Amino acid sequence: MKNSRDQAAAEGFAETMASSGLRATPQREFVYSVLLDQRDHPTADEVYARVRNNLPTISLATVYNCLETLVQCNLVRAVNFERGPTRYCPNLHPHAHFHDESTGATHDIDLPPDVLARVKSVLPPDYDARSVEITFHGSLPNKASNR
Amino acid sequence: MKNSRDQAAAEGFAETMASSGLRATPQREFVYSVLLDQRDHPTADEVYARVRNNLPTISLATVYNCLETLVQCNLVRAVNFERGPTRYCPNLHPHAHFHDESTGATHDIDLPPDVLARVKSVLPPDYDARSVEITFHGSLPNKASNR
DNA sequence: ATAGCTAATTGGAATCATTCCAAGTTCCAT
DNA sequence: ATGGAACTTGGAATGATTCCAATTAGCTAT
Repeated sequence: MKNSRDQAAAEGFAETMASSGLRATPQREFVYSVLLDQRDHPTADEVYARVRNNLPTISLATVYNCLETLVQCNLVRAVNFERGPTRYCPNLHPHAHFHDESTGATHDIDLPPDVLARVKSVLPPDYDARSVEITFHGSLPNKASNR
Repeated sequence: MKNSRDQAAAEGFAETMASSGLRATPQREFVYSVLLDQRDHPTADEVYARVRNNLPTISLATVYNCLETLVQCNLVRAVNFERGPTRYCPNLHPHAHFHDESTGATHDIDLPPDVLARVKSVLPPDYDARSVEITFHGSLPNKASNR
């Protein structure tokens, strides 16, 4: 854990697990800390590779299980682009994703409440939306104007 | 083809294909007409089942090929929810999708230009978005007040 | 019409992410 | 300590999609 934000998140971890009747196992903790450490929306495979630095014997199945658990507990969000592998994101603020098609990188875009409200306003009144997903596809000019 | 809208779409079909240097094969035509006929966002498997009523010998691989071709030609859009099978949609107007989690049904939600503009406005100025995807997940009250 | 060429279709094998399963391990509560 | 539930593990199974090599169909120029 690197900074105070992650520290706080990590401290809450055991309690969050407990409050769902779940155990704060080493596997779950490392998977979570890997996500907090490097917020580049890794896939399950990438998480697997990173966690093995600390837990060399963890299995891929367990990584999937842990990620699923973290999603259930609302500690991380699962993100999908087309049919690519699911990516994981510990950013819990309302945000959109920008998928850079030239690099494959994913960037979080903060969503102001008024924009979110405006988007939800397009729904007919009886449509009950539990969540909205907003994804941009495009590219970032490769700092061409970098002088 | 059932109505004038589809008729118009169908008439343009051969030309659209030709202008991309592609052939308007029976397989492609039937796949396209199946999508126009019943706009319920079918999966490739569902399209396969429907097309076989008219072309009993078509293969699933061809259905995939045709769908891909239609997407390339901008005649249909591919739609994904989480990691479920890709669904196909002949609605070319800017619209969002509402995914009803109780029934599995998908509904198109028209997106007024100002909402689209407002959403795009959350991007930093150097982010070049080629497309935006907006997806709602929720449910519709089962016409409880249907008297 | 016809030969030749390229595009398109086909069935089946292969791929890839993910889930399932059955067996072993860990952790707590008695 | 012990029994049981929660977890983890490796490997098999699944499901959607893509790949591939072998036909087949559709133009184009003769």
